[in-house]
Formats: sequence, structure tokens, C-alpha cells
Amino acid sequence: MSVSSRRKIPEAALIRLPMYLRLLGEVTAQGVSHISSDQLAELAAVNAAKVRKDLSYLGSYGVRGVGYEVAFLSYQIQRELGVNHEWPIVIVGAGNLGQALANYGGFVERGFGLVGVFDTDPSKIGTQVGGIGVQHLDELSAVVQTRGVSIGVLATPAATAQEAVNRLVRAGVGSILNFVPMVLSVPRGVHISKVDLAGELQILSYYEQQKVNSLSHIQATTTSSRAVSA
Amino acid sequence: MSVSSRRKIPEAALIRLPMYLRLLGEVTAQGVSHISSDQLAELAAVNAAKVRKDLSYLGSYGVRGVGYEVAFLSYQIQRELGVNHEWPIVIVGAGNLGQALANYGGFVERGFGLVGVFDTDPSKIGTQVGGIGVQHLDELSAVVQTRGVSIGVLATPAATAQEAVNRLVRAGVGSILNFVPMVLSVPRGVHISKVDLAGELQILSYYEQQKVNSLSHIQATTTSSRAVSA
DNA sequence: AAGACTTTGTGAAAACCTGCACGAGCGCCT
DNA sequence: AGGCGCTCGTGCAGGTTTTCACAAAGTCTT
Repeated sequence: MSVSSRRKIPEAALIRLPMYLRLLGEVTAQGVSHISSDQLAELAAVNAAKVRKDLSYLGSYGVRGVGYEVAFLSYQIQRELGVNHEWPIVIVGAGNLGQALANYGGFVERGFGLVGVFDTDPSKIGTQVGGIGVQHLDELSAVVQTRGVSIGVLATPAATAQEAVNRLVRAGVGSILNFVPMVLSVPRGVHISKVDLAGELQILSYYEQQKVNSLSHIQATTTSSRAVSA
Repeated sequence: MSVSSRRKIPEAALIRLPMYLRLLGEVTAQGVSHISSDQLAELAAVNAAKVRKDLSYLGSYGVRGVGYEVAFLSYQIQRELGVNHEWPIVIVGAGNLGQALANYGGFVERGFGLVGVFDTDPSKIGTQVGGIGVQHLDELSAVVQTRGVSIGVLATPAATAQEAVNRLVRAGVGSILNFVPMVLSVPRGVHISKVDLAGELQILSYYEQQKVNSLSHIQATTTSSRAVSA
């Protein structure tokens, strides 16, 4: 069995690995060669035991009394995440959001090279977005196969999202990052993860509403006691 | 105590409420007046018991043998999330991502009206983004206070993100949606939620890497058995 | 009106995640 | 070499989330 698939990393821990990796990159830039779980926990704003447990899923790469060697740990996280080599990605949907994602430098910066942007709108095809020309969705399959793409980003209108997913899957894409606020169905084995921008705001709205409610509760209490004393 | 703050909704359930709300909107558009937890679970691609438990945190709004009245349930979720009225929002950072978010129709569509876009780059100030002019960050506090903004979106470069957060908090913003891949510190009581776009891709990369690893494992096994049979 | 059928709401079990506490291992100092 | 101090790795307890399973409560049919 290959080293990096030794164990399955729990979802909850997996989600934090990109953050650790980024922080390790930052401290490397500052010339730090070793870091303790306490220090990394401080940077990540999480519990130190959690950091150690998360990292322990990768293997025993720390040294007792010393901490973790930043470069080595970075490499191991990269290796586990599969980001020690570049992944070509495609974006389907060259609307407002799709264009912004195509131009977003953060993807390339972290090893995701954009090799195709697709749409079905004739007025968009041929325009330059994120350094490459928008192609018709019919070209998707060819690009995915010749470039060996296995990760796709979905940013179409809701109405065409499921069809776009079907095409991505048929072309051979195995993982999809979905920005369309819709529940999409994919065959077994295909991974789909969702980013619901408005949904995130609605969750924040809940917390703000809670604050308003507790304030009005205090006000109501104050008012009624005033009524009593009147 | 006010009705909607009767109980605290668990985080895990809260995250799913925006999805239920959206699905209920969709079935309403199709003329559906009642829906069972089974049907809603099917649409949301989750377990039916989970749907019922999630909804039970809002109150007992279902009718046994019938299901939930779509319009009523929608209203209750909206009320709980605090999205039965409009929330003004501001975006800090008018770069690539900030501009795209400003132009993103999904926010307005779900009740989040953009009332300000801020940056510190003189070349950006005054330009029209998302239907409004970009203002200098120094104007943030005035806008937040006059418009009663309590939710802010952060899309600055990493280097200036913490300073931007400090200003948002000082201006009175209570919840922040952070697109900057950085750990930010906020005072107690301020809610910050993170969207790490590249991080999401790195998680997908992990799953793709796992597939590659298991394939090479099979290949290794095949190779060695071939070696044995040779 | 009674029985059959449907669907909710929830107790309890199972699975998963977090945080504490501490044994074990390592480097450094004397 | 031995002792001291630091930090990892992890067993365990407590907490949260998910899922199952079923009584309770409603509709519908006859």
C-alpha cells in the first residue's frame, strides 16, 4: 500500500490541513525552521491537541521536545493533499462569478492551473478570461481528456448546472467545486463540494438576528418593569 | 423571551437551513403547497430524520400524516435566520474578487443589499462596482453607521486584511464573511466565517490523489503478481 | 366511527469530533 | 552519564451530530 493512503483522514481534520499548510508557508518565509504544536495552534487559532491529532493522521513527523520541522511537515501535508504537483482545472460558466474565479490568482498560486473556461453563450465564446479564451461547452470533453483534468469548478446559472455537471462527469472529471446554489446529483465516486455564498451570509444573518432579539428582550424587560414602577 | 430565540439552533443544523429555504422556494414556484420530510430530504439529498430534527429546532410546524405547509415553513425559517427583512452589507476590497462579489446577483436576490464598496487604492476609488461607487476605506465607518450595516464581506489582499477587519469591527459590524485566506482575530461577540477558495480545491485534490493512489496500488499489485507468475 | 395509512417529533444508540491529561521520547546542561 | 525540561502522540471522557425506530397524531376510506 502506498505511504500516503496508509489511513483515511477524517473529514474534520482534512478541512484544516490547507490552513496548516498555508501557515507553514508563512513561517517558512519568516525563516522559521521548526514549530511546535502550541505555536501552530496559536497561529491557526485552534487547540494544540487538535493540531497534534490532525497531524498524527499523516504519520509521526514530530520530534518530542523539539516540534515539527517546517519544511518536512509542509512536504508531508502537500503530499497527503496531493498538492505536491500541479492540478489542471477547468471552469464551467463564464458569467460574473466564473470570470472572477478565472482571474483569481489564489488558485494558480496554490498549484491549480486553469486550462479551460467553458460556456454556451455565443457572445462569451472567444473572449479572454483569466488569460485563456472561453470555449464552447462542447469542447469540454476534448480539453479534459487531452489535459488530464480531474477537477472542475462549476459557476453556471442554476438552470443549466445539472447538465453542466453531467458533461463534466462524462468527460472524466472526478471532483467538482460547485458555486451554484443547487443540489446536484453525481454518480458514486464523484466528489462534489459546495460553496453557497448567499447561504453563508444567511448564517451570519442568523447570528445578527440573535443579537437583535436578545437586545429587544432586554428592552422589553426594561419597558415592562418601567410599566410596573409607573 | 422572543419566539425566535426560544432555543439555540445547533451549528450543524443551522448550516442546512439556507438550503431548505431555497428548496422550499423552488417547490413553491412549482405550485406545491405541502411537503413531507421525506420529499424535502430527497431534494436536499440528506436523511429524512435529519430534516425533521433540523426543523424541530424551529418549533413543531409539521402536521402528522400531512407534512409541512411550504409557505408557513418558509416563513419560519426566514424568521429564524433573520432574512425576513433586508440586511445592508458592505464589501471591503475592490480587487478582482471584491468586484465579482459586488456584481454577484445572488446576494441581492436573497435579501442582502450592497450599500458600500471600499478600498484604499486611489485608482479604484470612484469607479463603479456592483452599481455603486467605490469609496475610500476611511468612509467605511460613516456608511456603516448611517446605513445600519452589521454584516461585512472581506476581500482585501492578505497584507491589509487584519487592518480592514479592525476597521469593520470599530465601525460596528458584528459579522464578517472572510474570503481572505488568513486567520483573523476579532473581539468576542463578533462572528467571522471563512471561505477559502483554494483550500476547497486542495480538499478535492486530496480525494483525487486518493483515487490515483489506490489505482497505483492496484497496478503495483498487478505488477507484482505478474512478476510472480513470470 | 373505526380501522388503515401516512407522517411527525423525539428518545436512544451509534458515530464522530474535541479537549484534557499524561506517558514516552528527545535534546540540553552539568 | 544522568537528570531536567520540553513537546509529541494518544487513551479517554465529554460533547456534538447523525441515524434508527417507534409512539403519537393526524387524514382518508369505508
